[in-house]
Amino acid sequence: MAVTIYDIAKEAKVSPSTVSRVLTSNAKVSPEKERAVRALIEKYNFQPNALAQGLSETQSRTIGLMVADIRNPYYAEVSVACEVAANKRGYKMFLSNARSNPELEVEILERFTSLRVDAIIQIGCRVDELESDPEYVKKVDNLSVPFVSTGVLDGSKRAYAFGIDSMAGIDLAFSHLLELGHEKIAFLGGWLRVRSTYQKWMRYIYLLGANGLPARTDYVQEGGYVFEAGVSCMRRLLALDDRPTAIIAVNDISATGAIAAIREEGLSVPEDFSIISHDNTLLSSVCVPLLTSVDYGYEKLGEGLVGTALRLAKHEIIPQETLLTPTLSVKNSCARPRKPVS
Amino acid sequence: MAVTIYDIAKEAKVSPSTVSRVLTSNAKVSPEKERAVRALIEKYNFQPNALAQGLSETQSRTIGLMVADIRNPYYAEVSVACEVAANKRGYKMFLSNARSNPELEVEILERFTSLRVDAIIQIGCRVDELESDPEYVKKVDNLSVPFVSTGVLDGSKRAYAFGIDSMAGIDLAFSHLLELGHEKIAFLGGWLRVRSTYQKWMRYIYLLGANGLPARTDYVQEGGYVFEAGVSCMRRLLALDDRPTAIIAVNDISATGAIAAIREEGLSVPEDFSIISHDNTLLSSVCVPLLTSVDYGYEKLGEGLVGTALRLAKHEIIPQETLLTPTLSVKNSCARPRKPVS
DNA sequence: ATGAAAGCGCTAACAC
DNA sequence: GTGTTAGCGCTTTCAT
Repeated sequence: MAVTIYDIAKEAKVSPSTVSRVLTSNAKVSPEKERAVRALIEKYNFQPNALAQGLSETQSRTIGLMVADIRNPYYAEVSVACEVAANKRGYKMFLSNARSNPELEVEILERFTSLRVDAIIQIGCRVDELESDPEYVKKVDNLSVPFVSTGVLDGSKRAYAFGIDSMAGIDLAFSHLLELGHEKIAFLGGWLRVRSTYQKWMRYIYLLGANGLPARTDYVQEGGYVFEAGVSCMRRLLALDDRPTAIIAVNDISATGAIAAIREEGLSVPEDFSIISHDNTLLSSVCVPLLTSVDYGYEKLGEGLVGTALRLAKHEIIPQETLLTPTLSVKNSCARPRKPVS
Repeated sequence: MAVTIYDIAKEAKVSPSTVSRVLTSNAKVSPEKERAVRALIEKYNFQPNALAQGLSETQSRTIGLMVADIRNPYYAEVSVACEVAANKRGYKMFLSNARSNPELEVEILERFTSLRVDAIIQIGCRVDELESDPEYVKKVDNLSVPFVSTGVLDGSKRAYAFGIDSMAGIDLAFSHLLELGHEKIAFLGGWLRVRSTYQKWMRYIYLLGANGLPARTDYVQEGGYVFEAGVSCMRRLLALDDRPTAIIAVNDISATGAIAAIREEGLSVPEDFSIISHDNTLLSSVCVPLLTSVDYGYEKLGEGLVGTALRLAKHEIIPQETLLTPTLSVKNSCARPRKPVS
């Protein structure tokens, strides 16, 4: 069917090993033979069978990347950052979408294993949960290749984390709002069973106390990460007698939902409410107003995830958890609170 | 290193073939042996080496999917739809991102070839161009596996297209605007060198004539598919003495840019301008106002692309081009034009 | 520098 | 039913 090194070898009147040598450049080949072989490779547009290569080589120079849902711009950004980082180091990437389906998640892990990838990176899904699923931890610990994720897998000895310092992000958001003069700050969206959200929320509660502000339970509105979550959480905040003047949203999508709910009421951002979101994806630059958002530095995140994975593949000894400090991308969704009309 | 069927066979006191048989269930195996083998597979969490499987089998039950840029929600939607369609048929997907880089595009084609995928699907990049790159057509025609894309590759005998009827989308948008009473309709964003955009534009020009409306060159503003393109195209329309009252945007992203530009002027959508976009992605449901957008039916598109690819892989004879008719997702970005103040 | 040969892990004829 | 054997296409000793 397809052309093989044997076909090339026969036509070039050399041995298959010689063809293999020019392919891998692992050994010297005389210039004239090399030229002959290269000419035929060109002529037939020959592509060595990656399966056969992978079968005989010890490493595949391949990384498996699993994300929760590529349709979420956050995951799309991270995957591209990882792919760029991997390619830069001569590695290829297998990208898979768990579509937020726990069964698929396990299947993908198995598929990566059977593809003999050199490392696995997972972003989202079960690695994000506050309480790690012991079943999943066992699966991960049974892996024979390095495993890196943005979240910590509790109780795992084999999983490494390279993630974002969620608390530092809240620090940035909170002090930005304080500087503008806000004192009634709400926390919107997400689920507390997600570790990064839980950490954001804890830090938010802590900062309220540290700044002498009351911690009001009705200023914390859980509800998820989608647009509708933002809408309904915001509606609940709008229904309060004593409304907040500023909102920290768990991500860009829920923030856009919050803005929509605010507009429904005939109110506006940032005049009536200041909003800071997290992720700083496409959405935050496409929204009206442009969203002030906590930025993770996707390039660094990709570099870190891939770097960690490959260092592990080389059996280097590295810390089991590393955190990146986010920055604040200030845009147009925050302002000083309105003076109370007296 | 890793467990193989030989290890399993030895421990189960059967031959490797028997293990292979329970793996593939291609032949009968006695119940007790099967049980023994399955127990060991379980015990060692054995994953057959996909590389070795692919090497000895004739087909890999694998499809290579290349998209221009997964960060664009349109491509994200299409890839997920394709992945779902492929999985449903028992196929796995390799997803690759060309990152709008022509060199990468060729590399990905080669990589898919060397992974011995059963078919290749490409969405975006060079398959979208109005004038197909002959170099690329040659590459595609040299492929030994079926090739399907959303766009037509001119002069190719091996490339199949399963796409969207761009003209029908314009028909929907145009008549919706006409019914609302608009007569000054502009066309915003994109590049005419992209086939689908060119077709939209042609149809737009045709419909103007067919409805007795003048074709004004300053009502057509090319500029690309990103947010900034929408902003600058819209600014140019706003600078006209005789402004349009409705805008057909080439995609959701440029439409959000247009809205931002309109807001800059203190004007609003849909009160001052009606906007219809294309793609009906996440953005159109996250925007204020919600965007009326031409919807492609991503599920059907994915089914069609994958179905075409697999039918070709089975050497079925099918039409070289198939078009899907889009629908209009009516939301809140269109209204009747303001009565001219007399 | 180059060829012969073994082996990577699996599947599929082929015997029995 | 089950084992034996021959590939699948490549890399890599090991000779020469």
